[in-house]
Amino acid sequence: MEIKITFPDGEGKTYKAGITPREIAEGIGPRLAREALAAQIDGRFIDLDTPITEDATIQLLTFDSLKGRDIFRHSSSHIMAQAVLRLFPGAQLAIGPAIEDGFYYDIDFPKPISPEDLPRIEEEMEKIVKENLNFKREELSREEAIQLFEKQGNKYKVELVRELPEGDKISIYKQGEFFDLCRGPHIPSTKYLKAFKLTGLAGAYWRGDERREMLTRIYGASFTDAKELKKHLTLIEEAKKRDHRKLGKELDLFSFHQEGPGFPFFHPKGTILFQELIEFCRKELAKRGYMEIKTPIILNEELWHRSGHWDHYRENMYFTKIDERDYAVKPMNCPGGLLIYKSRIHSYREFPLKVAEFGLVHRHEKSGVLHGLFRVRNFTQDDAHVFCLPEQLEEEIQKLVELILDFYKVFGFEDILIEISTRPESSIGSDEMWEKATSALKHTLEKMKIDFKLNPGAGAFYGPKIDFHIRDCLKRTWQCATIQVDFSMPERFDLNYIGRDGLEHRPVMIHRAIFGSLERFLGILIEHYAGNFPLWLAPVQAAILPIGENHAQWANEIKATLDEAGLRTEIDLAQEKINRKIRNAEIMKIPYMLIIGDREVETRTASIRRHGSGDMGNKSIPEIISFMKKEIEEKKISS
RNA sequence: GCUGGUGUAGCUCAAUGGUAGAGCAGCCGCCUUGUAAGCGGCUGGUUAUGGGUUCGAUUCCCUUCACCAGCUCCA
Repeated sequence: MEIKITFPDGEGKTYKAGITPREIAEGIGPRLAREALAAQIDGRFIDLDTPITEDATIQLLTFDSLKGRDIFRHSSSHIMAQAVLRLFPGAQLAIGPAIEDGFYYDIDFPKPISPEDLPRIEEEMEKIVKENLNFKREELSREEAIQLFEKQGNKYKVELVRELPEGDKISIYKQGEFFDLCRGPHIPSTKYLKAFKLTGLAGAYWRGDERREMLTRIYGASFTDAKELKKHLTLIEEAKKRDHRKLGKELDLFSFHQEGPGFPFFHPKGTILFQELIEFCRKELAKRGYMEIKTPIILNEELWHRSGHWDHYRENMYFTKIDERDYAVKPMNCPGGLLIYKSRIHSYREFPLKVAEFGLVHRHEKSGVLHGLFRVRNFTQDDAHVFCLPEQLEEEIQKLVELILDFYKVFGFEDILIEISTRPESSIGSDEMWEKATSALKHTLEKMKIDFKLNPGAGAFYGPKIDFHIRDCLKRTWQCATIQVDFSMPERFDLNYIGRDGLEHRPVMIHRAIFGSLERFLGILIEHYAGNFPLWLAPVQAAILPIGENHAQWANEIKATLDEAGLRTEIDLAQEKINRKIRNAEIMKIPYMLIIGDREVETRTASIRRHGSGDMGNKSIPEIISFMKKEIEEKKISS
């Protein structure tokens, strides 16, 4: 019998039924035959040696495709698991998926292993690769599978099999003496694994549940080509150099101390960055009709009962006593802002009423989650609350989305992940309110043709939200901006406005932050720019470097003039060679260096050097001020 | 919070069951300097913390704290 196989380009060809993807690849060319890892048949993924029995469209998957990589890395994790079982016979395998750039396997070891064991596992993997073992698929019934894994003494696999749908065929993959529960497909043989490295060891809960067993997770990276692996590892090394915790120390921006874990200390230079961000934000908000308020950090506990925080957020709050009464340190700014709203009567004519606050909030985070400026216990939100009429809601959401994207463009962020988070278990308000709020968010993004991911159950306790996530240097993503629609707080606080009809009505409230947390955003910026801040943000914008003592006077004059012009400068009067001074300024990533020697004193100029690019020749002081100011004005992003 | 790891001078890192050393930084001198490290000297540490083992602990063991990786949780 013959079957028709259609290729991705639309071309078709007839083959004998039972032909395998491998044979098809061989027919096309030696290179494809060599590189093909698995195949996609009518949307289903199969092994290279699975016979095809009916008409189908085929796509041969190589490492160049996303799915091909996934399969390759998933197979890598099987090979690692095999190595682990050879070396640690009592180990129980849990799950081992592919991830970006690599794979991991969660394993329950009889005795804990240490990073020193990784090279041994790698060696064993090398052996398995050399053994050139074929991945073989076998199908069995649920009962057989359960028996098999019970016999092996693997409670995790037994649990997984039990949860697979009744009646489904269960597949396992074997290579050599090793077998594992797996949907597949896999690469044909272990020899395909040309380049890999085990990159890390960490704990991970079984099924991601902190109440369950803690397993050992081994991370690895794998590629078809040693050069690619090397490139990947180098990239990670490079990325680590821009870690904001490292740069924060090197550039003298901020520090952390045992005396206050998770509470950042901003040094003078870090404070400049912080203030510049606020300044930028204030100017932009002023253009858009925002007002700014300031509310207290500590407020009576009763307020937090009223807001719902006591019931839904207490775990994250700090409490204190004043004059025998109970108070709480604010974890959010909204309740305080609502007291201001309620301090007078409001008219619909004021709407949308936009009230911003750079509010310092404190949240009790579990000790293990603290992470530089990305995850702290006190941070400053660029918060705002927009009070509006229900019919204004979507328009206001849209304006906020635009505002956020505009802001991010200024900093050069392109790769932003957007999520909508829906009602969590612990929450307040009626289903109807949640439904209305969530659909307003969804509808707005859809209208704007913005892609988003759904994150069910991850909303704030008072309302659903759109979150904007930005990646750090190691590709971990961090939530920054947020837009949250809230029908509940206005009700709880009995907020009113007088409508056109002269009667009291309930406003809708949007909570939003653009940076999210100034601390986190600053951390992201440090990594994004690798410490080479655009001129407008740079803590020191120009270093003035006199060559010798004779040049100090002109250098000081220049400094005074630049300072007067509002530029941030430093002067290096040390008894040092000019090369040393330049090196120091380069290391501190100061955008401009003004070198002052005999020539400059004589011509009343400075020799300009741009950080990272070099000598720009001589310029007069007014010229320097004017081009620097222009660069600041434009918020130019340094290349 | 959990699992594992780490903690030595301001920073980066050595060393040892017999009470610690380098480079950089800092300070003091010399050099008088032209686009990424001039030279010499000096200072600096109850080896995170508390306890235990030992004749002796910075080293071995335990506690606490902090940090790192990941998990869980979240801006």
